Amino acid sequence: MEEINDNLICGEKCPHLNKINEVKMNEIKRKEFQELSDIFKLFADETRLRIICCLLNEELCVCDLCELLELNQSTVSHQLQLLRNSKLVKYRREGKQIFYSLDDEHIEKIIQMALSHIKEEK
Amino acid sequence: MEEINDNLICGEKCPHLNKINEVKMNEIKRKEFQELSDIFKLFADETRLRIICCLLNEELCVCDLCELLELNQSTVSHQLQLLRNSKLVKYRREGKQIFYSLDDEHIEKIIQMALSHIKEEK
DNA sequence: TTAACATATGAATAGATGTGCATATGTTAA
DNA sequence: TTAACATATGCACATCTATTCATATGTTAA
Repeated sequence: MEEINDNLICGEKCPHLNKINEVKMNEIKRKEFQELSDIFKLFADETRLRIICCLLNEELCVCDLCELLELNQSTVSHQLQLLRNSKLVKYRREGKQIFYSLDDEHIEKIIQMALSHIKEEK
Repeated sequence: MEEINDNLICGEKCPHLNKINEVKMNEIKRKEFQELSDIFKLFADETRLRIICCLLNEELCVCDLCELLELNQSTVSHQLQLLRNSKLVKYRREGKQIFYSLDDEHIEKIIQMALSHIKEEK
């Protein structure tokens, strides 16, 4: 649990403190931060990221993903459940199979941005 | 540990399987996925995200961040360490204080994209 | 040099998360 | 209706992670 830090002394003396209120005003609200981090959590797992990237190109069924990524069916389904719950993917049934596809246009851009970060570092 | 799934039967029958090789070709390499998810991990924590967003506007010292975000000094320092290690922030000492600022131009865009996602959902 | 301050860091702990097993659900073909 | 198949899901477990406490490091002023 987070607790308010009460052994701060720098406050009065810090030359930047007058700017702080500004920042505070512009600060994104607490709840929004939680939602934001929740989205990033979805991208923060290698398996989910690989699934998402496969779906960037085309609609795929669960067992395609299993084969393509050499993953256990249970693992894939569990991860797809998370992506479904947060509306990042949609699905449709076709007989016994269920086809998944991305349900958000921002996904690709978010990943592109992060990739730019990686590539620039080197 | 991941294991190769050997009880897949759908393979031959799946009408989409001919497309899979294409996807496989375009697939980002395994190591890149790990790096990518590592970056997203940094954004996937509410505390770190709040710190990052404070730094979007200006350079701040550790105790500014503590006060602004009502966080324990140790917590802030630990998180800054992670951000430092992955070159997301840089720092400079000024007397007893250490000022942190962002060290990557992509950060803001990544967050903007994710925010667009949130806002569109509603 | 010493005290006060600002920040960093190691260790311990609690909570979150990914995976696999076993099994349930739902669909199709016989 | 039943068997085979495709996918979903509850549970258990191992791993990872964020936070806090206690303390170390480094800086400045006296």
